[in-house]
Amino acid sequence: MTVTLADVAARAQVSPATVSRVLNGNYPVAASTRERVLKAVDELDYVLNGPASALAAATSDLVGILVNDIADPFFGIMASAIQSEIGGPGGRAGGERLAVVCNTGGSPERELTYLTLLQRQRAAAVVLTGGAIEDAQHKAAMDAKLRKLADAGTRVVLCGRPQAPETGAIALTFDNRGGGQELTEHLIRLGHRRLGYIAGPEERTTTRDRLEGHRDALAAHGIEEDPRWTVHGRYDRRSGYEATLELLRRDPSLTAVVAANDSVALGACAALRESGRRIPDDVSVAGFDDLPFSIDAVPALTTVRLPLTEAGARAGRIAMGREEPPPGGIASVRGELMVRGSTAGPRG
Amino acid sequence: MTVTLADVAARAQVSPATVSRVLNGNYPVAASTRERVLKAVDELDYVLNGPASALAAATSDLVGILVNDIADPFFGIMASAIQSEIGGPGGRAGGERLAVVCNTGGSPERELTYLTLLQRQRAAAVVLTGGAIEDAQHKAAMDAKLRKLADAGTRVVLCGRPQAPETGAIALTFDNRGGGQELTEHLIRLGHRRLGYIAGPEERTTTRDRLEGHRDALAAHGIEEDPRWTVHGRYDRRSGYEATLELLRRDPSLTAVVAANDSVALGACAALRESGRRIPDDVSVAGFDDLPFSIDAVPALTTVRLPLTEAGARAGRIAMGREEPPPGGIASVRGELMVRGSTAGPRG
DNA sequence: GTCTACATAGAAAGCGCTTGCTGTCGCGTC
DNA sequence: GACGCGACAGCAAGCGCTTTCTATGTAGAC
Repeated sequence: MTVTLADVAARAQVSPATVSRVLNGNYPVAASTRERVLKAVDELDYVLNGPASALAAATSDLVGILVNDIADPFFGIMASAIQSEIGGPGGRAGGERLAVVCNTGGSPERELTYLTLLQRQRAAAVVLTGGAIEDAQHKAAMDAKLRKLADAGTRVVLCGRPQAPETGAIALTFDNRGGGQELTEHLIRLGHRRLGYIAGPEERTTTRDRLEGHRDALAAHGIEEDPRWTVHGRYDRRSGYEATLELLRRDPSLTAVVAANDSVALGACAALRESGRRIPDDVSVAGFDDLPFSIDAVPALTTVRLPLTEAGARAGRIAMGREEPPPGGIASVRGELMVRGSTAGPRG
Repeated sequence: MTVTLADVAARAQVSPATVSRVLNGNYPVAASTRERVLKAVDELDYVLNGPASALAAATSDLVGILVNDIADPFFGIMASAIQSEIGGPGGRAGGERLAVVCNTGGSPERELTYLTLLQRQRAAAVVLTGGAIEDAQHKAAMDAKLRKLADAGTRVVLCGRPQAPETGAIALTFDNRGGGQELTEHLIRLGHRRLGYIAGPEERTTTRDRLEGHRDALAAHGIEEDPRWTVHGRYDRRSGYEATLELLRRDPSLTAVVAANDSVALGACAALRESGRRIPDDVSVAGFDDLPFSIDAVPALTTVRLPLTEAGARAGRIAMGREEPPPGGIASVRGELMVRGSTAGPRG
């Protein structure tokens, strides 16, 4: 029914071993033989059996990419960059590797389960993107899993996630704290003193780091923070919209709203506009990430640009062993403040 | 070194066969035995060898999802919906399947290569999203490949792609033509007579269908189309920006611009604003897809809403055999016109 | 008390491929 | 002219699992 290596061998009048060698190209095979084999492969329309070959060779060409939400361009952009480097068809690298993009939805259990699934497939490498969950128990479980993967020969790279020491993973972390600080600093310098902050979900490193950066800036300028000025939500537009209404209810005199990311900022803009406030005349708004749509907001969003494509590409190369890991196994990637139209001095 | 089934069997004092049966749960095993095995699995921290199991069982739990551009939410949303239904961890379906998201970048070769890779992995199912390339030769190659996949037992589902008869694939197509017509119809009814159209890349079914819908509407209203009014570009913001400048150069008197999709429309808005035109007072703008950010454009974008999540979910279920395929193996999914602030009658 | 039937466990034969080792040539070397 | 060696090709032993078929024990059935 399905054609196997042996069929090809028979047709080409060689042994299966030879066919395998031709296909893998890591053993001297006479040109004439090779051609005969290739011809047979073509005629029979032979397709290698991946599982069988993975079993025999004890290696696989699957690479796992874990993302929180594939529908979010933040992750989509990174996934795309990673994939372009791991050597799938058309990728820069040779070989033909399959990227397995796993959508965890931010759920700890799924994260773990996907890792097990990848371990089961004997993945060649795994790249984990985005912030981590801060629950101690989950973190321990994750670290143990990562350690095991690394021990089994799977290269593990973290992209935009804090280092997990002792796990053997390489980490490319984003300087969320520094970026957050710079952003709020910018607002303070413009003259803002009452700043609302829409944070992401609690218990996530990204959320905490950005929030801490924000508070660093406030503290550095001797601004005492009102607890009412911080609201937690999800990393999406809807959440930004609702959180802003809440913020406005709590303190209608806010002159600036800093959002956990650009999507949240967009929601904030919508809420502010609906409440009759002009941006940035009445209230300034700032985002984070600088996703492609941010520049199209009206006014264009002031935000912190994270080099997602570059970081993803680098993570991909490291995962493939095509780039030296950073010294100490960790590198911090900085963001860049992009000042645009959505921020201005208060009472314009 | 690595723990195998046999190790678990030895530890649990049973045969490998029994361990396998416990793990697969499709054969009667006494409760006490099962527990003993499970305990051994746990103690040894055993992880099944995916390739070995796929080889022996001649099945795999991989599901391929082909997308043009994973960084584009259009595809991200569909991929996410598909994945939530194919039964990965946390998905609605049982079992633990791994979704392999393949980024073709719109390249015919990559599309084909990925399909081969998936075939090699003996994927359980494959879902192809987005429009197809219209090149006859490529289409023939694709159809042959799909046919082969289907014959090998891989379920093939097309989501947002025209049917490929004779390939055994189930198709959920978007009614791009109808949506395009409705959209332009709306503009015409508002009084527009000089409409620019920014089409997607040529040779793609999505591009052609939407454009044809546009022309259907023009024809239905006896509006003769000026060839200068159509520009082709990519499906991204940048392209929309440039195409709009070109359109304006060709005919500064246009009163409406219809874009191939929302991203393109956003670029168009930016270009129009920069040229000093107000939206919709001077020029109306319309998009397609209704991606999440469209409602946040200022003014909010008039567009055609495509039920990406619903369609993706349905495609996922069909791919998993959990939903009856539509009669004839094909169903057309309609879009819904969303009239918002970016369109109004010409000359305010 | 023997017989049939069912529930459960094991033996063993692969699944299709890779690869270490073992030939077998043909040619250059002394 | 015998020998050594390099270049190829083949043999065969797995890789770790699934599954058919068979064996065993036990419980009803008569």
